[in-house]
Amino acid sequence: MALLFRRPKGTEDVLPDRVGYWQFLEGKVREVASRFGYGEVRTPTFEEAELFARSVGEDTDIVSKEMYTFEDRGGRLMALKPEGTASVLRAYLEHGLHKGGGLTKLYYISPIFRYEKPQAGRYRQSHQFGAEAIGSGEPSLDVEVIDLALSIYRELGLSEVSLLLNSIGCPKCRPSYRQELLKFARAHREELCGDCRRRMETNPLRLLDCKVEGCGRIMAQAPVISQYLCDECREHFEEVKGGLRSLGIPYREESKLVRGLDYYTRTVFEVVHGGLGAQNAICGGGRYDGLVEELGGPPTPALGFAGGVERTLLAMEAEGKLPELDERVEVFVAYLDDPGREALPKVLSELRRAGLRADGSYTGRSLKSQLRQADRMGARYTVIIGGEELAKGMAIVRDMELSEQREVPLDGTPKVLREKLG
RNA sequence: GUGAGCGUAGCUCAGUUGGCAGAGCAUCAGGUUGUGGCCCUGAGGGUCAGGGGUUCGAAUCCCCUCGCUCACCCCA
Repeated sequence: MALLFRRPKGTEDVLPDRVGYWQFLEGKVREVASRFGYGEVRTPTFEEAELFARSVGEDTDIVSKEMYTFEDRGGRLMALKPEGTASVLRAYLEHGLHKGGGLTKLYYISPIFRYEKPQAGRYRQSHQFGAEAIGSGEPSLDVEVIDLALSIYRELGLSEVSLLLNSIGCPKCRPSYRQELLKFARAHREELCGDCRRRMETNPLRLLDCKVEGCGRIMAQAPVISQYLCDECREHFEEVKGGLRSLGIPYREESKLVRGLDYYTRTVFEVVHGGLGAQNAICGGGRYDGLVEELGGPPTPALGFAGGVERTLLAMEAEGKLPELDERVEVFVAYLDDPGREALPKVLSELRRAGLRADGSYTGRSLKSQLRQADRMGARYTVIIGGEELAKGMAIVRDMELSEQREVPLDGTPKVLREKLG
């Protein structure tokens, strides 16, 4: 109990009894993303801190107070990546992927780091899977990206998911909405909570999703962004919604949905899950038509999303959709005496070379305890070797389920067991 | 950063008005020659999160620290 070391706050050890759930999820992400034509990218765990300041936004919480930054030995200011998109776009530009013309579709699975106070579904190191589609402003691409995200959840067996959708306009129309919103908020300043008064200065759009009851009541009367979209943004939004409808994807238009990263334009969306507690978003994404240019590339429309691995696993657990994991060994090897003990490594190795999942006793205990161990490991068969049988070139093969056993030529056991296990 | 709840065996948890540190599960060993599960018997395993205080005596009462959990903020 008085441990010398414990894991850093907000991090998790995934032990073998659960790691299969992660592998299952990662496998589904890869399978579905590849079916949609997205290729995997793996970017560094840390980048220049400036990359995130430029993309995510200097004044966002993520950059201003949640980044793990450090100076390397060369005096460069680096940061553990707090989200995935910036790195992907940096790699996209660095390798000239934009020069091929056309659309680039990438996905990733990556750890991310944010200095937060942990709570249910929130960690300091968490993991995200995400996709970015770079190079087209077509509304149909928005639909594809949303379809991809939802397809992953569907393939994981989740059903209690809802898609929230909004458009937050573009640099042309958003400022005028912002003005109207601020005007409204100033008029009700005295009725708003302290956080909201602060938001009026920092990020007025966030006024919309304050959870304080009084604020919610007031902001329900606030101007709605859809009334202020420019013609192009309005048309884009309509086409996205039409595309979703034609795919039979239900969505809830959420005029109060804004997102915490500065780079979003037009379409923003979130996937929420009913079984999660306070942190109920399992996925967030949107269009970021100005970001590639902001990072030094040519003007390039794009969009993407990121889903939380931990939250998705929590959602699967809440719905009872975690897969059954089979970690049982197929064959256990036990020994009776010293000659048996000496022969064990070779017998075990041959079983493994024959492709069987095999394990053996290394503990130097009684046969009884070895069989107990075999039982606990779920072994379907146990090979028992002893001097008497070895002298005849034989081994005992015991069927643990039927409690039956017989002698089999030792060098034929891998073949026999392979056939039995079919 | 703010607030609340909780820290007793590997795990889940009891522990009375302050009076010898407990159970179940798990682990290990036995229950007659070289055979698992069910059952029976036994064993190991504790700085009661850590430190200080009150007291004849503290897991229990008080203070501080640390950790965990949940919520706010924010977000995946």
